[in-house]
Amino acid sequence: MNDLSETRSPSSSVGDYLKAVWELAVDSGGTASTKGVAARLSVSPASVSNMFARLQEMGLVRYERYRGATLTERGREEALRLVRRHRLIETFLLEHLGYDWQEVHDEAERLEHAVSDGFTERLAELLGHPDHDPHGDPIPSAEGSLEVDDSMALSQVVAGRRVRISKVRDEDAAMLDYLGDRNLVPGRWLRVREVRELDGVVVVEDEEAEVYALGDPLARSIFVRND
Amino acid sequence: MNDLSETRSPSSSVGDYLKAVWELAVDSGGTASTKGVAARLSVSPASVSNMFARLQEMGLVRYERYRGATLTERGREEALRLVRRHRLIETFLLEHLGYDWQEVHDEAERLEHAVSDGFTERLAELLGHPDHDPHGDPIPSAEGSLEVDDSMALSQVVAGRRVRISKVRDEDAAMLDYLGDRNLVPGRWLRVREVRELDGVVVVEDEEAEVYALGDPLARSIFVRND
DNA sequence: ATATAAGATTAGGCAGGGCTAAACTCAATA
DNA sequence: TATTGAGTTTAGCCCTGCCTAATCTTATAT
Ligand SMILES: [Mn+2]
Ligand SMILES: [Mn+2]
Ligand SMILES: [Mn+2]
Ligand SMILES: [Mn+2]
Repeated sequence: MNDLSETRSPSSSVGDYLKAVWELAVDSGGTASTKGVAARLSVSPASVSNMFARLQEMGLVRYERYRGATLTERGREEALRLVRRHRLIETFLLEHLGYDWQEVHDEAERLEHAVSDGFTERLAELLGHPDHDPHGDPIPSAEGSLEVDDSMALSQVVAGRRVRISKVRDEDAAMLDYLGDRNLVPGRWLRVREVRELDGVVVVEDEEAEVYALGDPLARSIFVRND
Repeated sequence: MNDLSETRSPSSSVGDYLKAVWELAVDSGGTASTKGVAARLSVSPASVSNMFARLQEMGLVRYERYRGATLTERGREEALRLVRRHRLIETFLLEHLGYDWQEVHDEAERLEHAVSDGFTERLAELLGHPDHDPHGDPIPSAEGSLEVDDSMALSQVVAGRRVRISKVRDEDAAMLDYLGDRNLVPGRWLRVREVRELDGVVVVEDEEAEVYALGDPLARSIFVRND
């Protein structure tokens, strides 16, 4: 298949850098900055400059001094391979091992580098080949394709719409728990009653006619699709 | 040296060295040789000398130049922690992910370093707190105690005895598969018909009166208990 | 008691990944 | 257009782990 699986698999550091570039490049025109990656991985900017050069050397990234790094096709494949593992592992931890949201991410962050392709696919089998993880992030296919994301933040919906929760941000575990407790999870339908410019509060009504006033941070943690 | 090194968990290399010392020290009066560890881990003797010094520095091993290394209490604890993880993971791979013996060990060898204590205990829970892995090796308790092994190789049993298989060596996957196919697995009873000095062949009869003539390598891969 | 070889250690390297401090770029201002 | 500071890179260093070659030690056999 790809050249990486035939050669030696990249270290966990390399993988985490690739994922960071992938995640940051989404909303930055394909390019990730030194500073952004440094912040994301809690390393110094100097370390990132160094790694960018090495990643380019390995053919995983295109890199121009002072201009940031862009994933090559091979780099993207490797990043998505890790994202697939990460999300499948998170699903397993939540559904089979009784983890809660606080704990899931760190564990997956380490395990994603230790499991083999064989493990990953058997795990997918065990889980019934899910295409989304429990909070709604799409799971890349084994072949490396990823669903295009056409959802929008709840804070950007026009009032009156009926929408369906497609995912919730997994960055803040406390918010995840809050939303989980209220069953504001992927798959649920909401009626948007009000989107208040003034303070960013979004008022929604759920399937049981329960009404919630969600502050801006929460409203931006919930992603929905029209229709 | 500082208190941080006390807290930070050992790298996977350190852990594998500790396990190697533990495994080799069993039948060497508590001490593992440079050469033995080097062979076991497929590294050069020079690397082992170097690591022995570092392990002593970390308080995990007692080391005398030219004399080999012995685990300290802390070293033993760490080794057993890894052995526990390793055996629980192997059990999971075999019973829940449909692995066969060929593949199990390598995967566990990597995963044992990536999982947390929390993961390990939840996995134990999922598996029903097994005290032996599928081929009969005892699983150390979470507190670090390990069953004393009073079993003997089938090749050392006196003819006529009725014995019970307690474990099978997991070093050679082909033998494991051979024994598994014939249901010569932990828990089974055998009647020892003959132990032939000449060629080391051991003839046994199983519960279904099936008779097997096992060559020396196989006979030494099967461990049994009297009673 | 001594020679010898197996085993072990030292010496000297190298690559991967980190760090801090100092120097440099470049884009946005004044 | 000149200045300036945020962002980046470079320089120089550190630690982990691994290697080969050269040099011991030690146990054993003479
Ligand atoms: Mn996730
Ligand atoms: Mn990771
Ligand atoms: Mn085992
Ligand atoms: Mn290991």
